[in-house]
Amino acid sequence: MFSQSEENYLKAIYHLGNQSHKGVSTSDIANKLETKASSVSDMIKKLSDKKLVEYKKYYGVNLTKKGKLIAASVVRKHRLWEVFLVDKLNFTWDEVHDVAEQLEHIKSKKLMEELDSFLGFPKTDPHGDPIPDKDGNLQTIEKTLLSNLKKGESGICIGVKDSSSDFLQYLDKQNIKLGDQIKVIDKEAFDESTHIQIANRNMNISKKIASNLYIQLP
Amino acid sequence: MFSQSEENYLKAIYHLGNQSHKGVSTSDIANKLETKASSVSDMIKKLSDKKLVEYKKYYGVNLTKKGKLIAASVVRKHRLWEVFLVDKLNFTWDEVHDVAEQLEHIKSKKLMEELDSFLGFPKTDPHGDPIPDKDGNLQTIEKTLLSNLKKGESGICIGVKDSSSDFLQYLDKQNIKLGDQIKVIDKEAFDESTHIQIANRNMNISKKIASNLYIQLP
DNA sequence: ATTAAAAATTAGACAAGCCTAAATAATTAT
DNA sequence: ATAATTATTTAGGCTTGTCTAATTTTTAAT
Repeated sequence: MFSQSEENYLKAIYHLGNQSHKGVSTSDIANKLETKASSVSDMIKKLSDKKLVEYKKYYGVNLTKKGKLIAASVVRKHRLWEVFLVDKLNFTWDEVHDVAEQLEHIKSKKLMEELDSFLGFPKTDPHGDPIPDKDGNLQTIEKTLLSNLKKGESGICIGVKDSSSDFLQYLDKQNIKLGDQIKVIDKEAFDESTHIQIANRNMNISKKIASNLYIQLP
Repeated sequence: MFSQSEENYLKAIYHLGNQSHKGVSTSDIANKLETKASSVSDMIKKLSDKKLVEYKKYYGVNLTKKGKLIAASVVRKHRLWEVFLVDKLNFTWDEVHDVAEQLEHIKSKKLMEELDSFLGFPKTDPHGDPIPDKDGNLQTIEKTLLSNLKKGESGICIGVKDSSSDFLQYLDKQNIKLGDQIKVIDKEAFDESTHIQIANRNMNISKKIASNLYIQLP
């Protein structure tokens, strides 16, 4: 069994590791977990002793197979709980994160199996992020950022990159939802804003917004 | 905010305090939490500093109003989660305890309000124990142990005193359920066993079983 | 009433997880 | 290629929550 702290480190490395293919750096982990580099060094040594990460001093870490499985299981729990909170308990998608951060550490195999079934075996969480299966495998959906679409291209909004409360609340205010059909009408060179048609409405969104919305191409 | 450890101590004192009306002894707490008396002494000092318990050296502890409210809130969470596990996730009543011990420490006001509503505002947990309300008040149901009933008396089985897995599984095997109507047909002086009629079946149960079943008199 | 036994507390130590400050290695700039 | 900067690790310390062993207080027994 692993401590909450160990699980949080594994999860951070898991998330950071998916970006690049090198080892994850101490400072990136420290930054993500809002802790100090020295604490990260300590913990990495511990995880390395437990064969959860491969570690070469000064060269960053990578998860071992075992470490990756544990990390994926924590992510799976996090995302399943998010679905539960939104689908069953009337949470909005900007309210779920902190509670899911706690719930993801609950240890019970049966609990997660039953919850998965109770929720109808969802494949994505409320932000469109995929839910790893029991073996830690992630279904990879082809997607791109809205900011990468060219004039005239269209697709379906399937996820958010940034899931900060502010961004999610902005989307709610603009009534932009996952599943909406989006078409790029025009792109403004001057301020890099984008004119889009979304669910039959027209609107103009900033570069920053477009850089945080994932689109599935047809 | 309080640590899991602090919450566990408060809960233990809460449960033990309901038995007697004196202060709860250090050794009872140590026994309940499977820890050492010295650890209890340490923690009690800490809880006393935080005004969660009243403490006079060598004379045991009592919860303050504030401590009692926190303890009741933990018990409330524990029991609501038990209902969730049984009603929604197909757990049996002997499987819920360990998971609820973890879930009871999740901190989110909204979560518990929504869960309560989702479950239909239950008043008791799967073992028949009352669920404290948000203000920490317990509804007191008049009940007595089956072992206290005299020949000819009857009532409804509404709870268990001991909720160990072994006992609960015994009840399942004998098909004794909460809500069943029970009548004492006869009591055997020799081995203190009891002949009962339960849900129209007749059976003989030992003193030990009768001492762990709560009955609501008509 | 004194003594023996039991219960509670204190003292001191330890592991986990964090921190600051200092030292060392790697990277970047000149 | 060397110096300056940045990143990482190490050293040492702190807090929480635990423990064992020693001491003190209370309770029970004679």
